[in-house]
Amino acid sequence: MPGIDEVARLAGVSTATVSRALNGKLSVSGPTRDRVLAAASRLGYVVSSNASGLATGRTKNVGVVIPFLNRWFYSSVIEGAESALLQRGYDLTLYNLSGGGEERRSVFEHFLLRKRVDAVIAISLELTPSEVSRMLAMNTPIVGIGGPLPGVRTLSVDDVEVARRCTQYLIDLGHHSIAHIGGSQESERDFHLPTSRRVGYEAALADAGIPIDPSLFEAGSFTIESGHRAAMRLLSQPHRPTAIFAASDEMAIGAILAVRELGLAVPGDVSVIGIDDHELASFFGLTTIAQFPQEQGRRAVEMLMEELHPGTGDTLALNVPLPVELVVRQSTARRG
Amino acid sequence: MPGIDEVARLAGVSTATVSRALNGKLSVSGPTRDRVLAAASRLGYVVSSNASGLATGRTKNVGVVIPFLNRWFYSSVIEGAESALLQRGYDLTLYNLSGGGEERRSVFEHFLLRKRVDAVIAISLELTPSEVSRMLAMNTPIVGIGGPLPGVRTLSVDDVEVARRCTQYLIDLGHHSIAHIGGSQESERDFHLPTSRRVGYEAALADAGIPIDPSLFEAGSFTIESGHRAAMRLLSQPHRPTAIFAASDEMAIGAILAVRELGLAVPGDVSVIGIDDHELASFFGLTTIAQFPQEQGRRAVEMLMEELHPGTGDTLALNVPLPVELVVRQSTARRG
DNA sequence: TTGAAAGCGCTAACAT
DNA sequence: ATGTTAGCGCTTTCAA
Repeated sequence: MPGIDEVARLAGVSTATVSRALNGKLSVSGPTRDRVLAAASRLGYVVSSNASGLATGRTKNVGVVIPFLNRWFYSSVIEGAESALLQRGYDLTLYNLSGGGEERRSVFEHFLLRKRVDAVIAISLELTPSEVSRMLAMNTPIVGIGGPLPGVRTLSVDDVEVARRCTQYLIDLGHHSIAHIGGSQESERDFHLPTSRRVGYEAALADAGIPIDPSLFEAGSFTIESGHRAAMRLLSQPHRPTAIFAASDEMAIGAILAVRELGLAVPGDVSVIGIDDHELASFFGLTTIAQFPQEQGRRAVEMLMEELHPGTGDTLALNVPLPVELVVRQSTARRG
Repeated sequence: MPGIDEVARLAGVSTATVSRALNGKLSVSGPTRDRVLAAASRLGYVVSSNASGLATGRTKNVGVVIPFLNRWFYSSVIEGAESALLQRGYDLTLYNLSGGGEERRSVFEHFLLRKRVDAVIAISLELTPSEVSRMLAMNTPIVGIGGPLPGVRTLSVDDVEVARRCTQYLIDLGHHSIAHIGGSQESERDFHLPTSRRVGYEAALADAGIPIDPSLFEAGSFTIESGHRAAMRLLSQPHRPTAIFAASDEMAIGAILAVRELGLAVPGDVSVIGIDDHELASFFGLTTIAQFPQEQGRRAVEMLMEELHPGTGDTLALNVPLPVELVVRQSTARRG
């Protein structure tokens, strides 16, 4: 592992010039820069991030904090963020909080404070004021996905609106008896997202003058299995609904499987709609509202970069709305 | 952000003593240590990883390199590794190679060389000799999952044996006409794993004196969808197999769905077995051979730690076999 | 057991 | 445009 001084020697310049040339500073003449670059690549020189970080206060590393790793949505966001970061020469350091409270504390009170990261992306995490202020005190920019979060720039879909559109779509197809599979209390840690979706669902019904029937709601935990169980309960009621709106595609897929298992047809007997555009959605012909998680990761990185490398006249938007898109497939149909 | 000197001042000792106390060195008296610890925690002091890393050459950070993120197996391994690392005060920096060749080059020629990581875990990656020697030249220990890899300590299941056991299990149930859904050429990047599994399958058949019928093999790409497609082809042959062995649970689940779609029953008409014990396996009642990916991640971390912090008389095993376990559920039955 | 001081490998003023 | 030099915040000899 050659150091900067070996490069300097080989190129016949000072280490300062090497540093300047390698960091693309302007004040280096063409020929000098070329000699330095050639020397560096000949020696296979790579800057030590510790030394460089210590000198500049910048690590070229971004921390990503997530509540779960093992779910399509989260790993997709990370995938998007990772490739955007790599492209810009940044590393991604992962902090998975699924372990529980103790883990979360140590991440925020130790790991994120040791100056290993220049910035933090927090996904679907309701940061506490103290967590936020700790980061801001260190001058570590944060971007949240799935906000809003007081004092933090966020990127988020309007969950109430998305749920309303799903429900409205079913209403427009002539359905009146529309069930909803939402989240339970404990899944609330993701930003009251289940609640928002339920609110949107109820708002659409209310707007259409359809009474809200509590027996048409079931809680799940955002898995195929829980969606299946919830749908089984909904469909074995005396008056079974003609449509189901699930708060996630995985639950919607569970519902589709339940419908089939009962010898009924989708969408002939029951229409099903979800949210996400999960990788399995097209396989199951699921109508859904897509929310492009990879893109969300990419955009979070862009927001961070604006803040880390201020350009001319960027305005740092505070809470950026995320695009969604209704994807109609074969799981929904006009009420028979 | 207080520095070490503030802690030293508050505790009334030198920075050297603070460093020693905080790093658990023996040569610090009880009372002194207590005063230092108290001062540090009162100030909320956290060591700067850059400064510490520069001084020691150790970063307390491990790089994890994976070919995909968005698959149950990989994110499970990472989850296991992450929590094991966090527990030991290590960060995990993620390098996802799914982007393609260019990305891979930059990871090995730039990112991993800038001394940001103390060690590397490579998952299902056939490292080239040059990639390996680069790491070893920097004195960066590597552990591979899914080996063997020349010159690298690895952790791996015996894929041939696993496939043989799956097939044998079906044979023991009286099946003769056993189809196999394996991998295609391009999925070969994961260590010829598809090939190994096919070899095990054929070996079991040969041992039982069952002729190998090429029309009973179909290639998939380790997704539910591809398993479904492959099974559809297998089951629409004039002589349909009575059992299917899929090289992954996701493909096995696709197969189960295909069987049902054709109006047949699992396991009544067709038995299905997979490999993995995917989170959906129990929901689909899938018989499978479990391979505990989280555990694999945890053990890779343990191997690295042995190497990073050599204890007394550890012998560093070179290629460690990984345990697997047959999990019998409802997708397999004696031939009717 | 503790302190003083010399680095670790870079970058950024400040000179020239 | 380039070189000199003083840190960045720790750890670790070496001395006491």
